[in-house]
Amino acid sequence: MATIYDVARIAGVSAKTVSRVLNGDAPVGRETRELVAKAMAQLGYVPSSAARMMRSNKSGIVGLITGAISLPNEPAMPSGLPDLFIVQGIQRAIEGSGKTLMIADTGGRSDRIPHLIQTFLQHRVEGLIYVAEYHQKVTLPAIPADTPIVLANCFDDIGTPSVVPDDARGQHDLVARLIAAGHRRIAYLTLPAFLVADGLRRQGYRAALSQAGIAYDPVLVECCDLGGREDETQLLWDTIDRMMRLPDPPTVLCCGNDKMAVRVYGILRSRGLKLPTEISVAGYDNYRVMAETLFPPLTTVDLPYAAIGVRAAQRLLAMISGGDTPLRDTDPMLISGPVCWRGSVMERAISNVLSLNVIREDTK
Amino acid sequence: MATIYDVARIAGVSAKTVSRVLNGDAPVGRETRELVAKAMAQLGYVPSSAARMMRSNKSGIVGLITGAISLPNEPAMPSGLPDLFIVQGIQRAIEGSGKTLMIADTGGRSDRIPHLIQTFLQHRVEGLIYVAEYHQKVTLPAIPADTPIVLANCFDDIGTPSVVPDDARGQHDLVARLIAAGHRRIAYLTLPAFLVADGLRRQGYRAALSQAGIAYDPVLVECCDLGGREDETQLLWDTIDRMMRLPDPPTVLCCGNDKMAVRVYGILRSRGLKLPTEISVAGYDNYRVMAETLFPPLTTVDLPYAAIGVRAAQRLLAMISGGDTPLRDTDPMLISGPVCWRGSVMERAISNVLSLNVIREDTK
DNA sequence: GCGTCTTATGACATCGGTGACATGACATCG
DNA sequence: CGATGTCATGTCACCGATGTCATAAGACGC
Repeated sequence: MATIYDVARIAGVSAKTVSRVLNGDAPVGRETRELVAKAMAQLGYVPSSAARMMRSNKSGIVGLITGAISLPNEPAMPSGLPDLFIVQGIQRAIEGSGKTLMIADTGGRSDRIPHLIQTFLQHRVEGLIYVAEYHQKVTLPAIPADTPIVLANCFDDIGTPSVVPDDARGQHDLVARLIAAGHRRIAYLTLPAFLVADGLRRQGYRAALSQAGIAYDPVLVECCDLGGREDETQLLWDTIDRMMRLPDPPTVLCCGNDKMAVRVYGILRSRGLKLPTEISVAGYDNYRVMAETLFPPLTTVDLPYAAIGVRAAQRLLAMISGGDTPLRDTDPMLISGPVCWRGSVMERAISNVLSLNVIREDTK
Repeated sequence: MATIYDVARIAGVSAKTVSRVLNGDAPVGRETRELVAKAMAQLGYVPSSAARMMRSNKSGIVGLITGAISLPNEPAMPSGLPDLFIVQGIQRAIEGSGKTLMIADTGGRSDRIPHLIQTFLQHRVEGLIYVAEYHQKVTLPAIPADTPIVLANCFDDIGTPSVVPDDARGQHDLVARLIAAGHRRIAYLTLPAFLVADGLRRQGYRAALSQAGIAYDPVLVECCDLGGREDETQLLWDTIDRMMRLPDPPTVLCCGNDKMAVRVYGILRSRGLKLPTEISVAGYDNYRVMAETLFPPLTTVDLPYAAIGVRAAQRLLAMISGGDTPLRDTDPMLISGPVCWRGSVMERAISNVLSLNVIREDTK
């Protein structure tokens, strides 16, 4: 591979002059510049970032660690592969900053994380982002204090800056919107209880009910997610069966995620129930391939993954450039998304829905 | 950030000795080694890959260019986001080789590709892989001849080594299996005609029919994919309506992909048809979140994306190490996957299905 | 006891750029 | 006209590792 010295020789100038042409940091005569440019083109010269980095000590690289890429074929934990959208958001935000995003995948094994961090440090990344597969608490190995790091879709207990979804608000807004549509018996088929999101969503569910003066009825809340195990459909079937036989059955089923909603569609139809006239269904995630493909399209809550990524990246960039931003911060940054109202929920009452302003656009 | 010189000073040895401890390429006294190790730990020393690369001229980096990460939120071209699985496969294969995979995303804009390649060359990657979003022909900018490159899920017309799915064989095997199950009137709701995959799949469809002595009936083949546009469901509805009114209606609907199959499920059920007893449905892709979640689970063809990735990476690694492998090759490497037989297709005939050996395991 | 070999270590140049500084040729100004 | 400034370019050291060669201390063989 050609070097500046090769270029300099061909162009008949000094290496430093070639460097100046490359960086434009000092005036170079028009004629000389053209000579150099021609020599570079002729040799197919590409500068070595390694050599450049040695002097400047600036790599221009931001490291991203994720399981997003390898997760999908795993036994499928909670949601699906939505953390990928976070990576997209980060990608977009970093792209505009002139830095290069280097993505490393854990391959599903979190024990590889220290090794990945080590590799990034060897490349002298200017900052790190860790993206978790679902909203959770994590514990990462220690990072040198001069390398900023941001957690996306997760948090730790030592105050590392983080950006997470506002699960409580999302579920709250959905239930509030269902109430506005005239629903009073709102069933909630929850996620597994060990998930951080589940606790927060239940809070939101109850808050929305109590704000509307509706009593919380535990018989309408049940965990139906076994993490994709075989008998999950059976459990769903039994639960729905039980609820529909109640003297005062639910008029809408809120599902812990859109995937569960797909199953519920199949079950309800096998029971001969018409959607949405006889029973309404809502999801969570706005997993669009599903939500928009289903018939009728699914009402759900947008989980603003892309926005989480963008915010996390912006936060990191701020930490990199302005050393003034504190590296440790108090609370995680909460990001919420709008309720996506589609055909799977029946409007049972004519009410001034718009005045509720539930469908926010603030996550743009 | 500490350097070997800092470590050397603390340990009271020369820099070269520290280097020897790091690389283990020459004998170092036990006592000295421990002193050095302690100094490194104390300083939190991390070697600089830039400096190392300067001498050795070996980066240990493999570059991957893809739109996989940014595509999903685009207007959703053909399939879904399956190219991600290719990236997974590559990840797995590279991981074991001791090299580091650096992933760059096009952000959905192919005009950024030259810039990404340039960045990779600056980092002196040892090889490049380009992953396309769907089976297609591509034209990449020229790469220096000494940097090997492999195309995954795509090909070009200058003989760059490539690995692509065997669409003809996949569709053939599915149809052959349907025939073995007793189906004779097999409808095919195709992908858009401009896709490479569509042409190949039609070949496979017709080949399987003719091998079974079944006449090709054009009335059973229709394109129903508008690339996710609004009226797609309507088009599907009309097409299915027309086919079901035929004097000799189809007993099974083959869909161009699993996503279309989800729509078809909804439509058939809205028409009051029971799956799979009154009508069978098959997909393509084995997009498992859908295929396994649907009720009943969807029979489909596994599109072996992960295998494509693994093969592409293996091929690249061979090119990197053994310079003997030719950089230009004759034909793309074809990868095929098994038919995934699930509950959405009814067995209409008792036949010795297993003897057909349609369900291959050759993609591991 | 002396030459030879192995072990353990250091001095120094080198990789490909860039920062600091120097130099020569003009242009401008008082 | 000499002092000063700007432009265009070159010289040289340096960033942090590692390859080459040198050197000193023991171990071994005869």
